[in-house]
Amino acid sequence: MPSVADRVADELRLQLAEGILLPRARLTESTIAEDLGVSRNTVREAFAELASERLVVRHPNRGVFVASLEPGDIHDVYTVRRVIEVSAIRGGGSPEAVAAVRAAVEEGRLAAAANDDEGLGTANQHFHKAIVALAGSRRLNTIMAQVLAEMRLFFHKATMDAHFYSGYLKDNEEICAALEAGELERAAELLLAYLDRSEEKQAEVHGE
Amino acid sequence: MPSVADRVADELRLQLAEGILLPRARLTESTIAEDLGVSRNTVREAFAELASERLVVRHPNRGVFVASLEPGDIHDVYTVRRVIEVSAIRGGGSPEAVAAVRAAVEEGRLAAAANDDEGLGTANQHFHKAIVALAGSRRLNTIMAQVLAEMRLFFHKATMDAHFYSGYLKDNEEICAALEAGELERAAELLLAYLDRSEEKQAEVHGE
DNA sequence: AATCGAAGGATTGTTGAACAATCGCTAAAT
DNA sequence: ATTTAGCGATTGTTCAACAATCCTTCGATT
Repeated sequence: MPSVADRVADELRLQLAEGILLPRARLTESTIAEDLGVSRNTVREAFAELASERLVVRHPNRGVFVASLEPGDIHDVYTVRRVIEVSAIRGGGSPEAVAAVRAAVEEGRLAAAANDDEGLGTANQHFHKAIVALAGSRRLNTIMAQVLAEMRLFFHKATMDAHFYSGYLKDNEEICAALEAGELERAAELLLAYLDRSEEKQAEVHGE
Repeated sequence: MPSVADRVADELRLQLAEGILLPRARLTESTIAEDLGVSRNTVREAFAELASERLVVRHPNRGVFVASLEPGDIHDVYTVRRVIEVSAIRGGGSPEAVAAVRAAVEEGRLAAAANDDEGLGTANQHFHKAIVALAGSRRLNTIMAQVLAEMRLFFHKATMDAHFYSGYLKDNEEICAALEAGELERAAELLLAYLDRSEEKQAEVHGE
């Protein structure tokens, strides 16, 4: 049912998330068209989709490249996250939405017990996705989804360090507890502190 | 220097903003290609661009239509605005950014003096764009730009009523003054109240 | 008469090939 | 060593064709 262009975009998104395609890598239309057995024109449409999600950058007449976040971009991304996530948590949200946050915390706990670093990362993303979902806005959800997708792009370096996520589980648990207890202001403060620390870590890893 | 697809997208964006293309109108690839003297394929790429901005909706195998906001969308858009604008103003911002807000207020005052309803509307958009710019985030700016573009789509109905904007000038002036005085919390409250009232008005106009 | 279903027409989705425009690189010339 | 000229590869765009899908109309059935 999904169009071919969509499936091509999905495949590329997957390869981006898996780290098969690394930042700054060049994507040549003809080779991808051949590899996936589709027309060059279709690849083009897929590129347009990915470009609109900032996963890929178009350099006119030069080609498209896997996006790479520079120091300024890291701060920018975290600014967006602070604005959206903190506002969302301040709003409280429906019981089901809060339950989704709790579920993400549990998912993380399970992944940690299984020593599944990969799962730990996605659980964390689910957690922050659930935080934004508190606001109950379709548009905010898609914005957040895009930001998270953008972040996955340069998380691979960081993921190498298994200790990168160390401690964030406790943070999430604490934030979730405050949220459930209705201590929204406290939850917001904790979340903000977490984001600041996370940005700092990212800046270190990507620092030069 | 801009690509043909970009120029087609620009032209369509213009026609959307001008109200030449009304919500729910159908955009047929072949006619647009003919009208603008470009290939159908190029029109397709332009469509992809507009669809990513939510100005246009793709119904698979049925065509693309000018987006039309439904009651739920109106609330959703204002939720995004509340989250982003209020957060931005709470952050304060650089003196130049504050000056830009003031400039937008003046722009509105001039338009009002000239009885220029059209100008009044764009001045208001500049005002809110400047508010978001306080946060100094490229991503937040583009998000806000898209939201405003989305709103222009269904503002045409409202613009008929010249009194629709009545009073908002004073609001902006007051918000700006509070911002300049460093009374950020008060500015945020005023802005929030304005957005709530604005949403209510929109819901009335589009209500059924 | 109302409902259902089968052509028919129109539009989108996708392909393939072609060509111009543009860029990066290499090699020649000063 | 610097500049220039040209070459090769890739993108940007067009065109033409065909398959897939949808909407409508028309007719058949009950």
